[in-house]
Amino acid sequence: MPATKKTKTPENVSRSAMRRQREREYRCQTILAAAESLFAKEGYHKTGMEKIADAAEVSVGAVYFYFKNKEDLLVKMLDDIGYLLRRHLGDAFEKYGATMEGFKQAGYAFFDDFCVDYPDKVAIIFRESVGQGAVVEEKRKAIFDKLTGDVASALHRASEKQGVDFASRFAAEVITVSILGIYERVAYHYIFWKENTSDLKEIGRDAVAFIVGGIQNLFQENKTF
Amino acid sequence: MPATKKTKTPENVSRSAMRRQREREYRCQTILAAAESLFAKEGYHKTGMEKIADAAEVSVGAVYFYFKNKEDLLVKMLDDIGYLLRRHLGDAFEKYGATMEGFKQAGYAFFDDFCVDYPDKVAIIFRESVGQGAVVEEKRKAIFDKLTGDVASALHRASEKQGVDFASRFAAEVITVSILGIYERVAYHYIFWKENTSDLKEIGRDAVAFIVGGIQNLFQENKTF
Amino acid sequence: MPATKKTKTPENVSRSAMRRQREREYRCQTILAAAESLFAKEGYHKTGMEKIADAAEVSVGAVYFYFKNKEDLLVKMLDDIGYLLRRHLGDAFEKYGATMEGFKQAGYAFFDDFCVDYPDKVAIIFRESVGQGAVVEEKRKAIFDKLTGDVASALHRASEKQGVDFASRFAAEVITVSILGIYERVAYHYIFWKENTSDLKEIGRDAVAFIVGGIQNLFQENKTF
Amino acid sequence: MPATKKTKTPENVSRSAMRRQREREYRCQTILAAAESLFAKEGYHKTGMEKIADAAEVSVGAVYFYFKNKEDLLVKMLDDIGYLLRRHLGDAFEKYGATMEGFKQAGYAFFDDFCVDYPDKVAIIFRESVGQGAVVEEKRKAIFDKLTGDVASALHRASEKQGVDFASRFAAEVITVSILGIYERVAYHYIFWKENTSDLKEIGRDAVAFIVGGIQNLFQENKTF
DNA sequence: GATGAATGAGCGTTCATTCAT
DNA sequence: TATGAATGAACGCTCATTCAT
Repeated sequence: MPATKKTKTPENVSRSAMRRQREREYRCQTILAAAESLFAKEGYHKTGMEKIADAAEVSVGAVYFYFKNKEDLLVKMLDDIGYLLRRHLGDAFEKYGATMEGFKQAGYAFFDDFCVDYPDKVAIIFRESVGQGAVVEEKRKAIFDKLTGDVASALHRASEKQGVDFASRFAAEVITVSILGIYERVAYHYIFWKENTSDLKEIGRDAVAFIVGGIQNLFQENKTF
Repeated sequence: MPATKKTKTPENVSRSAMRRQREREYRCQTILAAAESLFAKEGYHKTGMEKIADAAEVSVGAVYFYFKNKEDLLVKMLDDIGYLLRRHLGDAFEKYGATMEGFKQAGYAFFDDFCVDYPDKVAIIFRESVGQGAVVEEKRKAIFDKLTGDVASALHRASEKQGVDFASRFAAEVITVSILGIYERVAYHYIFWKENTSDLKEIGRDAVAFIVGGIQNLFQENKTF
Repeated sequence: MPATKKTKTPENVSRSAMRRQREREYRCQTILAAAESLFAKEGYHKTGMEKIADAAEVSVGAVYFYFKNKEDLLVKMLDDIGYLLRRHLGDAFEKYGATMEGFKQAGYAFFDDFCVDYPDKVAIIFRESVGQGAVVEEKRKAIFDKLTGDVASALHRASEKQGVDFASRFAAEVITVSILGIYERVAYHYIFWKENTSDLKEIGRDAVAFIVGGIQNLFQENKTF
Repeated sequence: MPATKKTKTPENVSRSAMRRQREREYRCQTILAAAESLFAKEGYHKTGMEKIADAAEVSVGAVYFYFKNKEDLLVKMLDDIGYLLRRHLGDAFEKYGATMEGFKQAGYAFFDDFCVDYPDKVAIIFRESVGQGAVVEEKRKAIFDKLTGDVASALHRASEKQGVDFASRFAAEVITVSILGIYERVAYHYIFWKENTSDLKEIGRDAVAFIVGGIQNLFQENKTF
């Protein structure tokens, strides 16, 4: 039984389809990586689409084949970054539970791992994506909402475990927002302004200590006890 | 004795010069105010120079007479904002000294007064001036440096007064940076994302409590005692 | 009473204002003329804005200062052409009244004067502006509506004068539309396809004779008599 | 006797070849129909090749296999339309001879049948193919030439039959061009601008009456008789 | 000082066309 | 034959900046 040229066994179909899919995603990631690096280094506005295409070694048209427009590039980038960031923090809470140790480990994961491994991503989320119009802002808000949601959830579980209440109705939310504010500005300050990445581990320890103190100060003895 | 065209008595000179000066500064402020409002509302990039000129009721050329370029407009704006912000925080410390109460009052001044009175300025410094090229970033850095300097100074005086040391060599700086990070993100979160300015006072109380807890956690008994 | 530099007499104001206005309109017309010629010669789509600017000896920005966009250029052009065409036809009716002679003279005015003097305008209205999107089509429709309105008005007056009725409820409108259809295709045929402008006068005579016969065939004895 | 892969009996060849041919033409027509509909609805320039491929349920490449380029699509479309239109008019003359009745019936065939059955084709030939470059214009000219040729031929035969001459050397041609001009603009006016297809039959009667009057006015008693 | 028309480099985006598979 | 991802030239348009008046 000779195999003709036209015969398409399921294996062939899935093979080529899979290869297509793989190449497709690879291209996407290549373009996204090129754009991320350029946005971080040169700035979102000063980076032209042609430069991105060149850096990714594709044509301008290819970039537009995979991404609706320049803004979409940034949004998709934020998607990835948001996911990565969430996983970093989430992993810490999973390993150490919703305890004060979990909060510490989450902070270490951010400063020791995320900031050190992905300074470009830090630049994108804390610098280049700021003030870039409604769509990007929406995505930024969504990412921060998810992050604050995660932290708030851990916070509530921690408070239950410790048998404490929050000092006020906004306390839990303010804590989560404050934590993210500290992450953001401390990272920004030392990575972009002081360019002192080598001490980031030590600095992270202090920031985390600050956070822990902050949290505890908004916990209060459970009155119902 | 008829006054010739060329005759300029000292009185005349100073009079007209002063008037000139006054008008000059008034124009500057008018343009700056128009630009601030537009940048905050429409975004830095989406606001054209013509729109600014229109809003300030001057010509485009006039804007360029008073400001080198669009970037300069933003830089001068940041100058004013930085000065105002410093005064708000500085006043609190002056009134209440470099004590924990001073830190609290500084926070209240920020949330209760600055954020409520100048939401546009908050938008400029925390949103529109972010990621806008080297010159603006330099100015932003300078402002944050001055603010961290002020807070750090108060922090050191407070630590001396209380007879405590900082937990580590970076502790003082990390505290100041963290405080500003909290200010920034909490303000941003509630003003721009939740659009909840009415509860900002209550929220500010929680944020300040978080800060106080954070500071105290990085103070430690003075070993030299 | 020496006139100071700043003194602005009404004459001064009106002088400079008038000069501005004149220059403004002159520029407008220059650009419009350049665009008309290029659109007619090279085609609307094959003519880039830069080429238009070059031909008008202004910058691209200047074109956009006077016209919203490329489409607007075409629309304004049609405005002028529509006005000119109406005046040509209208003048004939004014001179010769709403008689059959008026219809003849209107036809002669179109073929002998308009087509010969403004072949580019013929190209614009009958070729380049066709099938160019909703806005342009709207303008085309408006022009044709006005022209048909003029002709229909003359037609009704002529029918009253002659004491005749129209053969049917659509007759008057169909006549006007048919007349314009003849103008259009005859002009197009001989100017662009046969490139025979020299015989246009003679051709126009025949077209007008055709029109006269057509009109009379849709007039019928007034039954109310 | 097993059939080898290579063996091609004449029957096989013709069978498969015919099937191929049929499928080929079917595909062509499908693509052409999709393009026609889209060009008519969205406009020639606003319709991308991908949209046409999608609508025809083939790939972009397939469109380019059957048609040289986008322009070719329009040209082939005009071929079909021209043929169809010629047949409509030609049938009327065949049935009723080169008499005045033939001219009437040709007009009715156009307004009652062609315009009502193929409004998209009317849009293509009178709107979308106008001003689209040299090649398309050439084809348009060819179609109109054939149509005017047909009508002129009938006209000459009719004049001979009636024993009349034409009023001038251009008269016959001007009549044919005028007739087509009336067809075009009346159809355009009522289909696209008034969107009044329901009264088209009645309108067609008037237009035809106009044409008849026009023709007769350019006929004159044969002097040689 | 003040004006605002003019500049033109540069941008993001489109889309007809090609070609490796 | 058929596919559809990839190409890249070309386009319309913006807007910060300048300068003659």
